[in-house]
Amino acid sequence: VPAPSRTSPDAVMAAGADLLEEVGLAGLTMQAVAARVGVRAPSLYKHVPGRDALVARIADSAVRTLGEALEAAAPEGATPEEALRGAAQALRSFAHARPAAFRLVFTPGPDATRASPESSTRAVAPVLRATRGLVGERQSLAAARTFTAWASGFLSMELADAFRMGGDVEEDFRFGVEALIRAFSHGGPGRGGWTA
Amino acid sequence: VPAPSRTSPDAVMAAGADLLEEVGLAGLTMQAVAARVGVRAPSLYKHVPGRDALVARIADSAVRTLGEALEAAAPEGATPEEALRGAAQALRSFAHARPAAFRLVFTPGPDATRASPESSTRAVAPVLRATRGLVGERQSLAAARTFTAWASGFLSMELADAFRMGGDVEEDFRFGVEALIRAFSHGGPGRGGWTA
DNA sequence: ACCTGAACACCGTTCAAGT
DNA sequence: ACCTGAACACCGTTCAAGT
Repeated sequence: VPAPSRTSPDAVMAAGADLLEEVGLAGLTMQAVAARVGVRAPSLYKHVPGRDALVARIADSAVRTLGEALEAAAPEGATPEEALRGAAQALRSFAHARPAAFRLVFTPGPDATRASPESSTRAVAPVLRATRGLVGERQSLAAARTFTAWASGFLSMELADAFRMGGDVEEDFRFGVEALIRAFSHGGPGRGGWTA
Repeated sequence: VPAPSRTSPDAVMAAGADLLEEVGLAGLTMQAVAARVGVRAPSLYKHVPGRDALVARIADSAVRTLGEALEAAAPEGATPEEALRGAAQALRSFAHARPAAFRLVFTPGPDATRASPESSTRAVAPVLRATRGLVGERQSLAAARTFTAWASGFLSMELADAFRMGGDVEEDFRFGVEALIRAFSHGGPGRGGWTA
């Protein structure tokens, strides 16, 4: 006599994503997820391979959502400067809206809990397009890495409440974007910035 | 009949710091630390308040060590440009030498496991001094945050093996330092860069 | 004064037994 | 075909009992 499913892989993932923000990664236990979808912990293994895989799926879904936000905020038609400002703002909005998911994406744990490289690569495409417009093909990857590193570092520190010396954090974030745009626009000759 | 100590708070911390690099934060269990210092786990509580406090002490010690390295690499007498290059290199060396400690410092977990704000503030003083020399007092904090965010983001990503699109990671790190130095030197008028 | 085994409240995961 | 309780191997932490 087959027993009908009382839940599903998608419902388990959705419950996990909600719990992640509500109680943090450490509180995302199989028992808590199970309680939320209305079964006992062992039943989850019929829908998901295990906790690490569940975390990885949540991370992957978050990266894809973030990628869509970046694409919308830094669209093909925008100037490179506007694209970088938009991308920075989209990253900050995501970090504030879903801080735990942001941490999962940008300060990942063990490999088994990470978003897929494909999803991650795809998500940063709009940034790469913008830096290509500013510094040229040859330096576009280096510039994209500089931008992504700055944004992820800044927002990780902001979420961790690591800015404890006063000042205006939002203004300092904008200072950072403008500094990078300036640097990419004034790329030194000899490095290929103007002449490549 | 008093029993003589078979270990000490310092020995416990040293064993914990070694274990952290060898087996990672998740492997840093009270039982593993106890085995290394030659007692059973419950005895550790005579020397350390608990696991979180032990992790916090390791993090604090790492921040202080890093602060000394920054002071040596970006000394008072150096030009701001050389100080920022030196600070960046010191951060990268530390990240490579003690990756787990670096992660502990720059992507901390719960508050109870963190380095003290005093130690953290003190560690970044050389960076603040360098940015002050480049952008002036008023923007020195914003510039220091931009630099620190970039470095911590870049190195966290490098340690997490998040740069999977090829390219030369070391060269891209140097690209980042030079870009920031350029941006800080060419601060736009009206923002106080040249005229403040 | 420190060390110990036993115990408690948790984890993730496996598995035989139910329906 | 899915759900369940029981069990296993782990955690951190507490505590009475040893020396």
